Amino acid sequence: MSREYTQLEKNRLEKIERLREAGLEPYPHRVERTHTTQEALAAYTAAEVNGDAPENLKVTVVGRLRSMRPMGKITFAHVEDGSGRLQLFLRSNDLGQEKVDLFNRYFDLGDFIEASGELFRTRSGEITLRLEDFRIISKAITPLPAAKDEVVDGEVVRHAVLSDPELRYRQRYADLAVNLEVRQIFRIRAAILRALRDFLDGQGFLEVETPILQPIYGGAAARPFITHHNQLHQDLYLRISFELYLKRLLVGGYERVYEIGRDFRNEGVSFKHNPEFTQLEFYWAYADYQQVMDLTEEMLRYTARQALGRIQFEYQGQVIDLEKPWRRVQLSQAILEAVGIDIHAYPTADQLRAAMQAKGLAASPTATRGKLIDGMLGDYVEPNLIQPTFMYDYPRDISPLAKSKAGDPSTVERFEGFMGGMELCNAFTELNDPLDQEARFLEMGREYAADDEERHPMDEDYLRAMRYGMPPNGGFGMGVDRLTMLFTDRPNIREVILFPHLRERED
RNA sequence: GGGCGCGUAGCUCAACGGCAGAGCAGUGGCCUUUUAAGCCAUUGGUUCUGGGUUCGAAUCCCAGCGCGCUCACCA
Repeated sequence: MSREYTQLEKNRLEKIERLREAGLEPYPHRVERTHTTQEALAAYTAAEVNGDAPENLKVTVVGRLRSMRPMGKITFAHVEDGSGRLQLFLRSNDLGQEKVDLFNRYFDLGDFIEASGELFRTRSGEITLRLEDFRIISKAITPLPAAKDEVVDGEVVRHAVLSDPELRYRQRYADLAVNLEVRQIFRIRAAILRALRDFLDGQGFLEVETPILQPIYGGAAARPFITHHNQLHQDLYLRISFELYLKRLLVGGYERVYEIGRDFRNEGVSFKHNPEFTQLEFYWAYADYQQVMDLTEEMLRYTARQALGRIQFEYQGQVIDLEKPWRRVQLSQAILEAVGIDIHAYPTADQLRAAMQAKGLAASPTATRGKLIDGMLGDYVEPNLIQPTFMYDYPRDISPLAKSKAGDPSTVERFEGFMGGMELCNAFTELNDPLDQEARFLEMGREYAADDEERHPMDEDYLRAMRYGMPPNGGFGMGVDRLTMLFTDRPNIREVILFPHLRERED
């Protein structure tokens, strides 16, 4: 034990001793359960409706004690399991005063209990289990950080709720144990993942898994985490995207592939960035970015319907509607409207920078033309994109894996999807010309300083794959964490990640 | 990495230069249909850590640690 027990914990350790002295094992191996709490409630209600004698319904439930109200010779309590809550009623007439006292003296909030008896309704109408027997099945030593719950109009209202974000994230188990709505977030997250898989499977996509440990990272402009394989004496990178491996699979003959998994980017954290995050990417042979936009709309409508049961939802006070077709705006048009600069009129970085400075906009002296444009998008356009919007046709120099637009070599067929003021997804008509791709890698190498870790490394094996012939295809990537933020109305990515990264701390 | 804010009992918070407190939880007592049960009594503190100023510091100053917000960064 690295930490002294608190007085509250010492009290409970003492109770463990007393229980054992009384021959009651606080951590038994096996338990009985005939009903979940919700099944018990449903069974009672059904018996009432059928006119059966509901009071003869015997059940055994298990779960965690969430409230206790001892009143002398009787005690009320609530037990909570994965399905919900059920009130327990202990009466000395039924159990003997000794057992009621045992409960009151040696059972605490947070303990797990197995309880058997008959269901009835109290005077106030709550379906309740009148105990005929009960026992401890797991004793909690540390008290849960919640004081009390109150039921107001059927809603559980918590008092002195655990709210310190640091505690909630570091001790997510405690957060989940006391904050019901946090448990709901991760049910929705699971439903989102299931719906995305259902949808893509239904469209004939094959789910695959590609390496997380990679000798060369690529597919995005981000700094990687570096790790090391001892026996091979080889440094390896944690992947920053799946893109280059998934497109190799199109060369191999699969026409539709997707992967859902973890990406790792060694960069700053923010309300929408976590060092590891969950990404969906798919690649679709013989499709272009317009078709990918159509499929994206369909996929998100399906996902919302499956995960939320509806396709309108509220995000930070704004109702977002997935029903209507998404707005589709050319990036150059959006920037023209937002800041009054026609990027087509400024074909070089220096010209564009001068135009931005003339408008009083911040413009990095070292940024490429594409980065300047992307900067204006992020600062002046993105925060206002609340309703689902596709922004399309991006600068070539920030899109080294996307195919150029016919007749416009400075622009590529790329779109990003936005919602709730956040970038949600990114897609393009994929570049499948190996000679053009090689030239792009070389361009990237020139534009970034040699020591810039964002520099795209040359991936010779990827070029070799491409030379065998890659079908024309449309590719797509989406941050699943951000989609979960939107669907659960959470303003911070940490709220939708069970164990978000926090700085290490000694307890 | 920069700026701003926060860190007090298990939880939620007050005290803002002058005796460290409240509610809930805990402990003891009363209470046979309660439900934030109620009533009486009561325990519990390295005020994040380390320095400094002061007769006196939770409070003011400096440094550190952690968290939050924000800026930078993140095609």
